[in-house]
Amino acid sequence: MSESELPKTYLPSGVERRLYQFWEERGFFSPNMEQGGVPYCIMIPPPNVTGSLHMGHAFQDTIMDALIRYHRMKGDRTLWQTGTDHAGIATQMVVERQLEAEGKSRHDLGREAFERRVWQWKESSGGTIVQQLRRMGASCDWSRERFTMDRELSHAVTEVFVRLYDDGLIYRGKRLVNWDPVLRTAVSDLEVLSEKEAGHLWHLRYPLADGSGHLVVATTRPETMLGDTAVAVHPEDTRYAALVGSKVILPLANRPIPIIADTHVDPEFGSGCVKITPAHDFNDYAIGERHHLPVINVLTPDAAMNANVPEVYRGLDRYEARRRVVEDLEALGLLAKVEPHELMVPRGDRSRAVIEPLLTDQWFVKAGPLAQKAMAAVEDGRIRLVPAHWEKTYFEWMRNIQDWCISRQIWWGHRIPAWYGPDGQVFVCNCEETVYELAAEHYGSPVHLERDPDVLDTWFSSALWPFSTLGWPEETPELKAFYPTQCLVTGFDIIFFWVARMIMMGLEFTGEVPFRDVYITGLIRDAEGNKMSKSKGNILDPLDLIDGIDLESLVAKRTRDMMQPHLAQRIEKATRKEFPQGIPAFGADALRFTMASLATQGRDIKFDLGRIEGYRNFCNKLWNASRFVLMNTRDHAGGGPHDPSKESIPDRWIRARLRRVGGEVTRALEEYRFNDYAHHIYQFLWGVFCDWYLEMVKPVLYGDNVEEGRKEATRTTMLDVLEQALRLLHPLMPFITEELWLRVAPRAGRSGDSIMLAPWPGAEAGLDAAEEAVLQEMDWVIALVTVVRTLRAELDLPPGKGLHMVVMGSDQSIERLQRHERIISVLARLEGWSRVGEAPGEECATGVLEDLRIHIPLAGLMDMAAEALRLTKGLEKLARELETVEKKLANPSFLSRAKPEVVGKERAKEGEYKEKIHGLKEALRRLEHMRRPT
RNA sequence: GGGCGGUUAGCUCAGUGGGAGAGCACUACCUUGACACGGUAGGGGUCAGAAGUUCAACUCUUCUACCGCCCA
Repeated sequence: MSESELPKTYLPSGVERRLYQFWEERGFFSPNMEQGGVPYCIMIPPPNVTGSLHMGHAFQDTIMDALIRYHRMKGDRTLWQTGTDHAGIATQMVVERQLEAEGKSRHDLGREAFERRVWQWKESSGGTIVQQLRRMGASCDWSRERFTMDRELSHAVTEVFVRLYDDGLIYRGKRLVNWDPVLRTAVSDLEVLSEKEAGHLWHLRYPLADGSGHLVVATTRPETMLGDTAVAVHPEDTRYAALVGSKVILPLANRPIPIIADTHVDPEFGSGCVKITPAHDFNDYAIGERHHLPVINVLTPDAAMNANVPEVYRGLDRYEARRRVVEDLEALGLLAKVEPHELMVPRGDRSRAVIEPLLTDQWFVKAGPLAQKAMAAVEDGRIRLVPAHWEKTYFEWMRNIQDWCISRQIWWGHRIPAWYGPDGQVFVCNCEETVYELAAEHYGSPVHLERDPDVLDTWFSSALWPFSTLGWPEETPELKAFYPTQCLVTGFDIIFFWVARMIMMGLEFTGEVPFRDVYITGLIRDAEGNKMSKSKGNILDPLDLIDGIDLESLVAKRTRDMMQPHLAQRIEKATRKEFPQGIPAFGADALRFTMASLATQGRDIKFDLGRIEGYRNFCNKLWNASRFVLMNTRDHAGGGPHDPSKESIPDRWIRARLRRVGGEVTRALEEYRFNDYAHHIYQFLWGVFCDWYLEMVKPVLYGDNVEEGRKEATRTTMLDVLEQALRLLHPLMPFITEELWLRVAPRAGRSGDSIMLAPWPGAEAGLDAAEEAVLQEMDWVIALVTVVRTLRAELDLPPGKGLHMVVMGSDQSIERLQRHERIISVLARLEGWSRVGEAPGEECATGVLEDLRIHIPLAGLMDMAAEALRLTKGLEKLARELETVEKKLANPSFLSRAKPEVVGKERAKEGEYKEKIHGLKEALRRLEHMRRPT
């Protein structure tokens, strides 16, 4: 390959798939188990097998891959464990929808056939997200890909269930649980999202049993009154004190129910009387338990009225029943009033159905004892959350943890390993054959057992992911090598769902924490700060950012399959307005770099398209810088003898800057400061390497009377620095760096199949004194060039016109100037320069750099007024700064109490300002002098 | 009601007890032999408000205002 093949513009589409395939085929993603190295392992948060890549994944995957690639280059034995989870409810819904389209239900198929059907679906369509992950450049070890329903992982799930059951940490019981009446399954409290919705507050009259009047109760759910078993008031509420202990007649049901007193009642809310429905409200359930109230369930599993209500209401859906109940109460004169009321409505996070508290038999994990240990692990620092403030959230939740309902009434998932004997006796066992033996032993003869039909919450298996994927309960070499893992990268939204539970399970079953560090990311939002969602139509697909998408396709995509079609029009309009040209292809590297640069400590992230565009431009800049280097090293043998003594100061300078940025970047990565990482390498490549070094190189390479040895040293330096900088950038921009490195590395004398296996060049040690001196020297050169450029620009001098510079200053400064004469002349576009003993009498523009007075004679060219204004403005600013510094130095307590180095710094500043002010004043005086005589 | 976080340039956001930063946007000039997805120079901020600690506060403490998230 030669640089002539490099197009003028970087085109990611021509590079990414090819390189990824190359890496994957060559097996670069797998850890070398033979080789040593410190183990480094990250467990991917297994995405839903039904899912597709969203911005949150793209964000987290970028960070994980950056860490993984960094550690792999560092020589660690690195594993990024990947896979997907079986997403019980979501997957079952997908397949059921397919069946529905065929006019069938899962019950028509039967359980076994349905499960087979799900597996078929998984084989054919379940791979979307893992393919998309590859497009991101994720270097996970696909040869170890796992699925939570795999045989080995299922074995771990059963094993854990049985052990927890044997230890009394899993129990079965009839409890009020969150019930999804559409999916007809229990869900855990985490899977219920309560949102404010507009509703009503109905005030109902309940007649007193003695006929002396009535109580008014306020409710947002009148239909549940049929299951009321008490009316409650606050014990200190004087209005009702006399009535406590007597009864009301529950209307419509015509049952007498007691009036009780409970401190839980808010006397301020409504009338201060509340109806108590223990079977259909979590608070009421608790009150009912305290007062030993009967529990009357009035709902069927699909939220219609059941046989416990008067005949007229039976079979009615809950909302129809609500209408009828209200109507009937009104007819009886028992509806006091109805008012609009905003209430929190609990909805299932999958089905969006309104959740009902429902009394059912379920399996639970006793969370308390597990939580204790899990809290301790964070308290004593065995696990570190980054940013640390999330620890508070973690502790808060752990302290108030509820038992975890793990049984689900669906078919797709890990079947609960429990069997029931003829008398209902439970047998829990990890082996079906053994359980029959156990039962036979228990009953004295073989019996028929009925297996529990329920499956486990998907999060139950996810909680085991860090060790089940490594082969647990077998003591595999992988488990030994990689557990505990080093880092977990995940969003704060699943700290409770997943992180906390992994910690609990990990500690319980391995005795060790599952990971050391947890890097917690914010949530990606759209440019306005809104959550991205299908119904808002503001979703950005990471793949569209990589590949680009035209407007029509984007509109079509965003308005397809709308749950609420009326939103489609608004979405279309907004999309056309925001992306009139569609979205251009930015490439995976630009997307990744954007993600890293947005990865700051904490809170939400607004995704700004301008940002990714800027980093696409950065790719192009890097591409062209590399083209330049390659074009100018065509005949460079590579790896030949390099003579450092021939290196110029700029050569030594750029090497020192490279070493410094290597240290900065390494530190940033070690501290999970990805935005700093991105910023430092960007600044180095663009702001230092391209803007200054490559410009300084030109006079050397193109100069006719430059010794060949010097040219060669510069070429070598250029290649070396670029080659190493590519490596520093590689964890964030794997594709472009590989594409360039494969061309650059051989010329830099570095062999290797891939940049991803090349060593990490992060500096171990700080810079030495010689390097610091070079840095200082070049800072001065850059400052001098900038002074001249500024003069040129501010005085509106033709940019192409070569200038003559007249300087006045110490021998030291003049020597410096001489040393860098060629570079300064080229970069500042000077025709020549001369030293004078005193300020020239002619018209001059003047700048000051330390002791150096820089004059640009401008006979007849200069706008004197403009120059005077420029000088005055500069003076004013300096005077203000000098004033603050002098104030400080005049303060005795500052001198005595501030650290000596701070005082020293202030003194230096004072001198510097004074010098500059002196120079500018002088220039201004001469200018005035010149203007006057004319 | 309880908990957590935020308020810095037009926008999006870094930042630190000691001279206010970046990207984008903006202004002027520039097709200089890597790059117009470019170059050079520049404008722009009482760091939400108040009080306190300190020689020194954008940074630490307290309070206030506004915004957001989680839990009940």
